[in-house]
Order: sequence, then structure tokens, then C-alpha cells
Amino acid sequence: MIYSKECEYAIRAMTYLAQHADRRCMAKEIAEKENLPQHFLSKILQTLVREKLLESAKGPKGGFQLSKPAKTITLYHIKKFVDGVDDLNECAVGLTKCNDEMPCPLHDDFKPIREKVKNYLKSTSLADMTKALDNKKKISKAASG
Amino acid sequence: MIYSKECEYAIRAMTYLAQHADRRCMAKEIAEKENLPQHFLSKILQTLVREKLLESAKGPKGGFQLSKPAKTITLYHIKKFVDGVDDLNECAVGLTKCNDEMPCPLHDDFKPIREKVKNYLKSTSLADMTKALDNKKKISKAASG
DNA sequence: AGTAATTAGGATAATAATATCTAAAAAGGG
DNA sequence: CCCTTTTTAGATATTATTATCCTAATTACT
Repeated sequence: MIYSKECEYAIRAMTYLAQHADRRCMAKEIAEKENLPQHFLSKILQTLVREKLLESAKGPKGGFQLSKPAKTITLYHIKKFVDGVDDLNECAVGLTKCNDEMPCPLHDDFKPIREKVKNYLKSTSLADMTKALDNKKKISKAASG
Repeated sequence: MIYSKECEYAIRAMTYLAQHADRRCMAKEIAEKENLPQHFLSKILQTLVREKLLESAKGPKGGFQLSKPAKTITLYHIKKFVDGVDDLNECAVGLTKCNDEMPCPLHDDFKPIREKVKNYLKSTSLADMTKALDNKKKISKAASG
């Protein structure tokens, strides 16, 4: 609804990295653990490196890691570099022609909802992701055990 | 952000039809007035006919028209037949693997926002669209005149 | 130095979304 | 009944997205 696959994979990979911030993780490892297409993921990680959200190291013991603390990286940042955020800032419902002849009739009504989405992405960091994940696991463990 | 192009075109075309509910409108006419790719629009209109949202007539005086009153057709209906609404009902942020190993950490937080979107689509009819359009035109006319 | 491990990046492939073209079918008007 | 108009439907084209493969470059360890 909000992300491309590419962006989804980026978020999942970066969440994984946030969960293992004590070391570097290989693309292959992330792909296997998160069940992502490996080569596609590698590409995505490369762009995240270029955008300075990740750091990488080649060779044995190489891999990827977050370039800054998980709590300072938001979903909005990631989406911005992977998908762009135009869709969150332009005409709310994708009716491209907003002008006198064909003004977007929903713009005003939809705007507050769109703002909520944007806010949510801006206020949710990778640290929030891992925290929520931990909670979920705890709960599902308690339920099954 | 919410619709595919196809769905956007469908909504714009159907809004046009709602504005001219007194007669049938040709695909070509709609395409020209709404600045849509004509042949692609024709395809879309055909599927809307199959889905019973529109009725069509061939030959001279032919064209398309809404199959029921504008106020009974919502954006949700249209999206449902054109794009599907899975993205509004499944994992909120597109993280496809929601399970014990990888539960979607955002699901709970995002759900209310998603519900707002869904509600909005369900409560906005083509009649609302045309009404909002009329208002917009009136305002922009007053401002410029 | 040599070798294995790993990222980087270019080329290619597969699939889905978007768009166009053409021929056939249906309807109305002469 | 024929001609024109218009939808219908199927084939094709284009573009974007998603995904894979291959080679090069870099690094760590021996």
C-alpha cells in the first residue's frame, strides 16, 4: 500500500541489521534469514551504502552495518532514498491533474489522512521496529508455551 | 499512494460519467476531456462494464454510462474491481511475512491509519466527487473573477 | 604472494503495469 | 441492405519493476 518491494526489502534488511548491530552481516545471511531474493537484496544494500544509510566492508569478515544508531533512522528516510516520497507530498489520491479544469476533489478531505501516514513514517525508527518485534516474539512465545 | 494508474483513470472516467449522467459518453470524449490515454481507457471501461459498474452501447449514440446512481458507487467499489483491495486488508505496510519468525512490527500501530483510509474510500461516492468538484470550480471562479 | 570471501557493478532476464493498434461485432440511419 | 459510428476483444509494444547472473575489485588470512 505504501512501499515498493524494493523498499520493503530495504526496511526488512535494515531492521535485521538493527537487531544485529554488534557486528557486520553479509548480504547472503540477511537474505537467508529474512527470506529475501539475495542478488536483488545486494543491489538494494549497495544503494543504501551510496545513500550513507549503511556502511560496507569487502572480503572475509565483511558485510553491512548501519551507519548510525537505529533510533536515528526512520522509515521515512528509507522510503525517501529507495522509493522517493513524492506520493506522500503530492496529490493525495493519485489524481494527477489538479488544476482549475480538473481540481482534485479529494485533496482537502484526504490530506489529514496522508499527513498521518507521513507522520507515522517519520516517527517510526528502526529501533522502534526491533522493539516491536521483540514484544511480538515475547507474546507469541508466551501464548504457545 | 493508494491507486494504480488504471484505477486512477477509472475513477476520473467514472467521475466524468457522474457529471454527465443524463446521457451516454463515448470513450473518446472522456479521454479527451479528462486527458487520458484513449485506448487504455477503453480497456478499463470494458472491465468496468464486465464488473457491472457501467453499461455500454455500441454504434452511433453509443457510449458508456453509470449502471446505478452516482451516490451508490464508492471509490472502494472501483478500487476493488480494478486494483483489488488486498493491500487495504492485509499487512499494513507491505511487510509480507507476518508470522512468529518475522511478525510485522508495525501492524498494530498502523492499523488505525489503514482503517481510516479504508473508511474514506468506502464513504466517498462518485456523487461526493462531483459535489466537491463543483465547489472547487465555484471557488476558483470567484477567486479569479 | 596466494587464496578464499565478500561487496560492487554491469548485463541480462522475467514479470507486471501501462499503452497502442487492428480487426470484428453491434447498432443506427440512409 | 449497406455505410458509418462506436464498442469489444485480442494482439502487440513499451516501460518499470523485480530478479538473476557474471565478472571485477577489495580485503583478510595463511
